[in-house]
Amino acid sequence: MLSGVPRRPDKRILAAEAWRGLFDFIIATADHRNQVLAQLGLTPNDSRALGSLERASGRTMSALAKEWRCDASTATWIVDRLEKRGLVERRAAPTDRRVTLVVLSPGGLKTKAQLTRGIYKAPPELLALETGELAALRDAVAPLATRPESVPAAPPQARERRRRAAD
Amino acid sequence: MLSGVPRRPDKRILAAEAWRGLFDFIIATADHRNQVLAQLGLTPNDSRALGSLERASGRTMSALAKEWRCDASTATWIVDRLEKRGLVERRAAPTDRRVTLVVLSPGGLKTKAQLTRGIYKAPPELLALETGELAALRDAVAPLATRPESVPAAPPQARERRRRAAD
DNA sequence: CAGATAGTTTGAGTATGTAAAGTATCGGAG
DNA sequence: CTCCGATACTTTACATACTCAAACTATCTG
Repeated sequence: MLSGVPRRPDKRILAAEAWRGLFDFIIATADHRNQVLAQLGLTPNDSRALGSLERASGRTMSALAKEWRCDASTATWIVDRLEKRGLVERRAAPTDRRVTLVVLSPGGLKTKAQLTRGIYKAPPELLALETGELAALRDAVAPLATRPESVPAAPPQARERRRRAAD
Repeated sequence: MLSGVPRRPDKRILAAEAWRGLFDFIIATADHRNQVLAQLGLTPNDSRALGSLERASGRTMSALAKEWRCDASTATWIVDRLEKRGLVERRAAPTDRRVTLVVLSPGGLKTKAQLTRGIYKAPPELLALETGELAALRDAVAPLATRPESVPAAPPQARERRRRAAD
């Protein structure tokens, strides 16, 4: 009596249902995230970049390009932009004079902190929940934990050269 | 002994913790969402637009511009693009010849269905959870439910004219 | 007819991306 | 030590996706 029915199908359905709810919430709160960026005058790209950088230890251009999965020249462009705004500094690497190390400037550190603070501030949709619901949500979300690094606020845009989707 | 400590602070902390987990998950799964778009050759904008349109009933340009919170000329541009790709059609409104009604083309309907299917498919991160965890997550997410409408996959980019964030 | 309305066109700017060529530097072979 | 190919980064040229503002066209309504 107790079984014979495999669990697999249930799991997929559960995942789909959970995802559906999460996805809708992601969409619903997108404005909140964008506002934080807009208030700081940052683009999604800037945000991602700040997340990869620190004040103390520098990262090489090539490391950044790899992390951002973009061309080296694009990384140059991104860092140029941040540098012009005074958020980052380029430094010569002591060991290899070809290498450029990028670090946050004092202002960049401050901006990154503001970004982190703003982004991790719960959106109003969440505050509308009951305390008990919030606790349940927090616990349910915990096992999803992944890389604790970085503060990127939006991923690189979905790009792909022209493709007919409409047949 | 039992109290004096108000509940409010707890709630805010709970919300922050829950949000932190959700936010990290949103970032972690961004690739999944972008891939769906890339496979269909759609931009985030396209996706949002398809979500607002149907095959049967048309929507006016102005209604779309309002929903997308963009300029009327921008709406024209967006619809132009979709029309060139054969995903939507413009129709004359019967009552007012100034008005244009936009509907999905048959191909657009198909693409929208593919988009919906792809986007509501749970990302691998979720499938890694235990069945019990998934059930808890689904239930915890349920009270967040908002507007059941639309399939937008990514919100308009955070834009704002130059602002110094670094002082 | 005189506005008001719905949409489009035009012009301009930002953000983002690739590709290819150029520059400086390094590390090893002779 | 010198020359040579690899490396790290930048520059230049170009393309796409968005976006707004202002001017323009067609149409409606009083």
